[in-house]
This record gives sequence, C-alpha cells and structure tokens, in this order.
Amino acid sequence: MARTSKSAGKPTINDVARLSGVSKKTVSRVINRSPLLNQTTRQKVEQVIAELGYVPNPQARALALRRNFLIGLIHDNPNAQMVLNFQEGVLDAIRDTEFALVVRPVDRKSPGLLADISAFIMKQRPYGVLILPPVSENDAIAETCRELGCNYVRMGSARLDEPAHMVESNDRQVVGHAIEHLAQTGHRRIGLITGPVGFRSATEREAGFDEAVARLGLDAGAELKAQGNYTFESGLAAGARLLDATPRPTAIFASNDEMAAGVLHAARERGIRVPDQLSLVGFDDTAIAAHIWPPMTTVRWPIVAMARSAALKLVNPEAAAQQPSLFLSDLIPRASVAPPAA
Amino acid sequence: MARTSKSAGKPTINDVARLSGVSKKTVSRVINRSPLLNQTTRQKVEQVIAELGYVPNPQARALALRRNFLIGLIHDNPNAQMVLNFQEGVLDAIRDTEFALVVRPVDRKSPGLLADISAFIMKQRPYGVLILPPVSENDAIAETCRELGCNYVRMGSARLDEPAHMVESNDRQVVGHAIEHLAQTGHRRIGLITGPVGFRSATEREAGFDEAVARLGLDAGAELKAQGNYTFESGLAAGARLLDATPRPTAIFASNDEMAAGVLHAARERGIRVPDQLSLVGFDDTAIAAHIWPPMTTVRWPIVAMARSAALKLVNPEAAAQQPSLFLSDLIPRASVAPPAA
DNA sequence: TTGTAGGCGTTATCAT
DNA sequence: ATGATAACGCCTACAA
Repeated sequence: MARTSKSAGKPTINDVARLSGVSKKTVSRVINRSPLLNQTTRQKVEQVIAELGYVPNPQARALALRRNFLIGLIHDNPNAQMVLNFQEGVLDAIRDTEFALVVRPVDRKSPGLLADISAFIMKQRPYGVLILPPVSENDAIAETCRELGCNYVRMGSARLDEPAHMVESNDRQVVGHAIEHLAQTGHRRIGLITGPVGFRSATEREAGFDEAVARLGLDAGAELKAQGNYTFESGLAAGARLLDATPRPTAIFASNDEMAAGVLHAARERGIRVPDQLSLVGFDDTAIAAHIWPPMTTVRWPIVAMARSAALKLVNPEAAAQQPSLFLSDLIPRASVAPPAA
Repeated sequence: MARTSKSAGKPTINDVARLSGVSKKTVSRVINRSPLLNQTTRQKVEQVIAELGYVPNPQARALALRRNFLIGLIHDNPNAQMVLNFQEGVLDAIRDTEFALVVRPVDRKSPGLLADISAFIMKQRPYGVLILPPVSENDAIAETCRELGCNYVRMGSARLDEPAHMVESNDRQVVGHAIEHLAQTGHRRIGLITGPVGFRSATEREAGFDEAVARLGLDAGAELKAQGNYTFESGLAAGARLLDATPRPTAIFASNDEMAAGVLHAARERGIRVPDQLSLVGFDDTAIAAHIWPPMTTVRWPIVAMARSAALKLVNPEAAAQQPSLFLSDLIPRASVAPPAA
C-alpha cells in the first residue's frame, strides 16, 4: 500500500493531511491540541498519524515558531556527579516534552569565556540556558544572556539574581548546622578549610562557619583556618597545616569532599586516627565521601530537585512562579564524626 | 543607522543580501565557503556579516538541508566521570563547528528502553548518536538506530560492531597486564571480583584475568572468584567472601574501582592492611581511586581520545576512515600493590 | 561568477 | 470548525 505519496523519507504533515482528507492546518491543530476542533476530525487525523508513524519535524517547527526547544546547560565541571545529577533532574522535568538538553562545558579561566558563551547562544539559539556553579556566579554571563535575549536560570550557593533566574541552596545555614553538630558532639576547637578565593560557595561556607563559631562560642583564630581550592591536593596541604598546629583542632570542616579526603590523608600520614582523634566533615556528598574509610559525614545539595525546578522555570513560565528558588541542603551523618579524645 | 530593515529580531540572510547588494544565494555561498566566488564579493559580504553580527539560523539550515547538527549522547550513567570526560572529548571534536551535543540518559533496565531511544531519535532527528557502555552493548539499540536511519558510534570494551561504528578499548589485554604486574610483584594467588553478569566489560575483564592466570601458571580455582555488580556494596560483599577464604589471596583485582573500594573496606574491617597484606587493583581510574588510602593502582581508558574519535566518525566521514577504533588503556601504578607478605 | 524560482515542514493570518 | 495563502530563513536547481 502507499504509505506516503513520495515513498522516500519520513511522512510529513502533508501526507497526514492528504490521507485524512483535511488541510495541513487542521493537522497542525491536532498536533498542537487546539481546543476548537471537531472530535471526529481529531480522531480521524490522530489515527492517520498513528498509522503513518508521523512525528512533527522539530526543525520546521522551530523555524515557524521562531524559537527552538533546546535547553543549554553551561558548566565548568564543578564535580562530575553534580553535573550528571543535574542533567538527570532536567531530563526529568522535560521528559515527554519536545525539549532536549544541550550541554556546553566551558572554561571559566579562559579569556574567551564570554565570547564562547555568546557564540553558543547565537549559534544554537537555545530556548534558555541553565548555568551551574562556579560559572553561574559570574554576573557578566547573566548579563550576556540578557543582552542576547536568552532566558536563563543560575544555580548557586546564595541568591545571585532574581528568584525567577535562580535555584539556590542554603550553604551558609547548613554549614552552621554542621558546626553545631560537631559542637554537640563535644568539639570546641574546629578547623576550617576554605574554598578558593572568589567562589561564592566558598565565602558562604566560610560565613556559615564563622557565624556558628561565634554563636556557639567555639575557639576561633586564624590558625584554625587554612586556604584550599577544592582539590584533593589543596586539602592535603591545608589539612597538614591545620594538623601540625599546636594545639591542633579536634575536628575539621572542609568546604568540599575532595579536600576532606585530602585532610584524611594528611591525618593518616601523621598517625592521627579519624574519627577517634579527629572528626571530619565534608561538603557535596560525592561518591568518595561514602566510600572512603571511615565513611564521611558531609552535606548534600538536593541537586536533582534543584535541576528539575530550574528547568521548569525555563520551560514552563506558568509553573515557574510556583517553583521555589531556595532549596535546603541536608547534613548526612556518617562515621567520620565522634566525640573528641579525652 | 539602520542596522536591519525590520529593526526587530536577529539579522537574516536577507538583511545581509540587501545591505551588501547581492542576492541571498551569494550570501549563502559565502556562508558555505563555496569556491566559485569573486574575492571582492566575498569580502564585501563578509564585512556586512561582521557589521551586522549575522549568524545563520541553524533551524532554517537544518530544514533546508534536511538534517540537523545535533549529536545525541545516549548513556545509562556508567560512572559520572566517564560520561563527563566523554562529553569533553566530543565537545573538543566539534568545537567551532555548528554541531551541538544533546544528552539523553536512559534506563537500561526499563522495558521501554528501545521505545525511549526511538522516540528520542524520531523527535530530535539527531545527526547521529554516540552510545556509552553499558547500553552500547545492547545490539537491539544499534539495530533500532539502523532502522531509523540514524548513524551511530558505540563505545565498548570489545568490538561489538564494525569499526565505523565503534571505539573500543582493549580491556582483556590490559587486565592481562595488570595481572602480570601483580605476578611480577610476587603474587601467585590472585582473586578476581567480576562485574555483573551480562556486561561485556565484565566478561572481557574476566577473560583477561583467566588468560593471564593460565599463561602465568598462577593459582586458579572458583574460590578465587567472587561475583560483583560494579557497586561499592557488591565489592564489599565479594571482598569479604574472598578474604574469609583459607588460604586467602594475596592480591585482588576488582573489575572496577567502586568494587575495589569496597574490598578495601572489607580488608580494613578484618584488620588486613593494604598493601602490606593485600594488594589491590581496580579499573576505571575514577576520582576515588586516587583519593582513597592507599592510592589505588588501576586501569584507565583513554576516554577523551575515544570520545573525540567517536565524534569524528559521526561528523566527518572523510576523517572517519583515519580514525582508529581500538584504543589502548593504561595501567596506572599507585600504592595499593606491594610484594606479598613473606 | 551571480541571480531567480521554488521548496524544506511547520505555523499564523484571515477568511469562510 | 476548517481551509487557502503567506510567512519562517535557508538551500538546491537551473538559468543567465
């Protein structure tokens, strides 16, 4: 049987129209669920669509509608699991829609960063973009999006933008909880390993630490802080500095898990047992946190939920207003925290 | 000044044509680098393009050319770092082209897997798709791609398809190297933790193990093998089984790093010191391998290079023939291997 | 070397 | 409730 007139290629709206004896526009109405449509007509067309296995051409739609259905994901590889979890959440939000997710890794240290992102937006003309930390903290990128008329949502450790353009976590507060947890376990001398200078996540976490230390009246002092940059090696070095001090802290909060793993190594090199002689708390709940020894207490962002919400803000303007912009992180207690040695 | 005639919206090919006093077609030729073009004309048009900031609309191009410039990445989250490294490699290959990378996570255990992938291909009509293990091992997916006329390249632990559709690693061989390395260090009783049944990577790694054990005349026997499924927990359980046997192996090869980390825990629970009393080798070189204690000897796929090559096979048919399909993995020696206790 | 006419598959406008 | 016609922005065929 003649499936389509021109036997080659995928069936088009014309094939459907001809075979169901209606006009293209009517088929288009069926596709787009126009309310003013005779039920009989609709069913007839839907049947032909099913028989033919017709699927609308997204490029043609994009051209006619003057907007496409691609969501861009811009990131500079914060950590692999975060990016993947985020992708999962976005996919969850756009499942069974015509949207697709286009990834765009960038290099935040490249001088061409803005040009790179501009080129991406101009070339692909995404429906909107989602921006992950740490590049999300760069206001110039948001400004570029606005100039190009590209909608965007940023993910970050604090409110960097209007709620419509943000999904944020409460880093400051949750780090406070982590410090409280350590204090309740008996620690009064707690060290901090900070994140890299210029990262909002780093300053938020440090602020949460400082506020909690002050609030709880814990030991304070510059010798209890060491600068890190979110890498394992920096955690190793910073941990060494903290652990070689006298008196040394009985607990350390590292601003991410990689650095916490570095601290763990530093402790082991010195024969300091965790958690007996040193308690340790990380941040991110990466795979490493659960799989090192001892399993590490850490903080987890609800990344999938944040991603889902971020995608909805972009895709579904009506639902967007209902979406929260603040998401609460959780402290995940594991075995790296114990009362300090007597 | 009048930037474009209809002041609204992005400039189109018509704007460029009008302002440079040539026809659309000529502009089109400039865009597409047609060789038969007067130099003067070309420069004039290029200047107008630059002034206007004109960027061709990819949707319109896609429609006219009857193919778009999206590359699909289909995966079932093997491990986060692998996916991200792969994305990086692909982006590297398509940098400064009009291609973009669309990610499509799938659930290999879902009964709707094939339907899901079909829907993706029919809806997005990608230029081609890249498929990561373990879903890449599913021949039905490749068959679906072929039926839908969608080009594809699979990544895997062995040759699953024609070279044009494959980038593969030499798992079997490199596991052999790993076992040789252990044997040269003095081990003769080596345990294996296998990957999940039905995974080609698992069978390849096991085959490499078996072949090496036979070739080197090492201890063999069912009690030296334990079934895992690539998770930390399965490594913990399988490691327990191996370590509770008498005599116990002096070294264990785990078919991935997560399981190796589990073995490390199992050893620690039993007071067995690594590497003094037990040597350990993993596979994948995930972040955890380098950051646990002791840093773990493991095997690394050249994922970025594989991804780059896979993308080129898809995108650049001329260069595709030059692309290798076999990529050699490396053994990364760290501190988890030492001579067996005397 | 360049231009004209027509088409890619869809949607919007304005009829009927 | 449905249809004819004209976009959308680009490319191919053919003509000049």
